[in-house]
Amino acid sequence: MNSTAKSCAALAKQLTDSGLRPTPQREVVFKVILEKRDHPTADEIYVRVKSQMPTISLATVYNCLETLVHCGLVRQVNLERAPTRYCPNLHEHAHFHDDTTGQVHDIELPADTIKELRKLLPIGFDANTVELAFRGRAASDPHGSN
Amino acid sequence: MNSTAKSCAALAKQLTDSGLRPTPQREVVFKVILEKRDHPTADEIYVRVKSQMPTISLATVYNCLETLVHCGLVRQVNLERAPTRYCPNLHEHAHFHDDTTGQVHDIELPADTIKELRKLLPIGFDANTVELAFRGRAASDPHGSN
DNA sequence: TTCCTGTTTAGAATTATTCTAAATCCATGT
DNA sequence: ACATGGATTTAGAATAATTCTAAACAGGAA
Ligand SMILES: [Mn+2]
Ligand SMILES: [Mn+2]
Ligand SMILES: [Zn+2]
Ligand SMILES: [Zn+2]
Repeated sequence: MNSTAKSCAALAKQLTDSGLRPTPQREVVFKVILEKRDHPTADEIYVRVKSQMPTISLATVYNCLETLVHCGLVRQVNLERAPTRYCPNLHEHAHFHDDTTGQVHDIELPADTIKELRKLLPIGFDANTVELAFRGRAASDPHGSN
Repeated sequence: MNSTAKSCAALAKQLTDSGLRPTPQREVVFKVILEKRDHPTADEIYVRVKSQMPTISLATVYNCLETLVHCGLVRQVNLERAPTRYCPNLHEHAHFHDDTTGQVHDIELPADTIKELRKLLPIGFDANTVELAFRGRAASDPHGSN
């Protein structure tokens, strides 16, 4: 009944609802993303997945990631021109990219932050996505937020 | 005494102050970025620059852009995984990426917006960059903001 | 002029990602 | 059970933005 178990169960339903199959590859990729929420890259996910499913290919990891993103189960995080990272946190949140360590931290936002930011748009602009990213240095262990 | 003339004059000073030379290539790349503030990519800049300086190379355009960014004369704008764009607007501002047209619009922000966003960071986080980007659709001519 | 260093240039290299086409899987209909 | 067809996986090739390399070039100082 931890977040991983619950969300893994949700995976099959979500995929089936989208007319897609809950394949072992999709399940293991999703599980790996839930297990260590450190915003891994496709390559990092590939390495982690291979330890459980040594025959999986990198192309399949990319395919699975695209599927999970399209189903809304995983968020895609692009910072600068670095390799794309993947995030299972579906709450509205920002990202903090630590220059020094390269780590990416989730920054939880007050409930109305994104709504307020949308209001800054001039009339005629309609945003379906708002992305907020910080870059700088984080204290060595900023009270456990990865 | 328009913004282009003023900033072009500033270029030589800014470069010299950084111990760099105000070369013709750097000047024409900067001029092109000021002339049409539509957040062009390196390739688009290359094409525009070649019409004035046909012998310039793409590598030089990249080199000049890196120099201009490092001197703080131009902002680098990364949206999704699209090619990097370049922006001469040095005010604090956000970007709106129009899915339909591919255009990028500047969104001017109230004076304290970025400061307020910084306050959302937990203690221990110190951001030297805050990036805010919207994606969606803009009205065909949102009162002239490119 | 000669020297020194920064700059430009063409082309090769890198690398994240996407594409291609062939195998494999699997739900469904017979 | 078996056959069929579409979805999925896979290896490897291809793509494309950017960076790197190494050789020419430029221009100020000695
Ligand atoms: Mn997509
Ligand atoms: Mn840089
Ligand atoms: Zn996240
Ligand atoms: Zn801008």
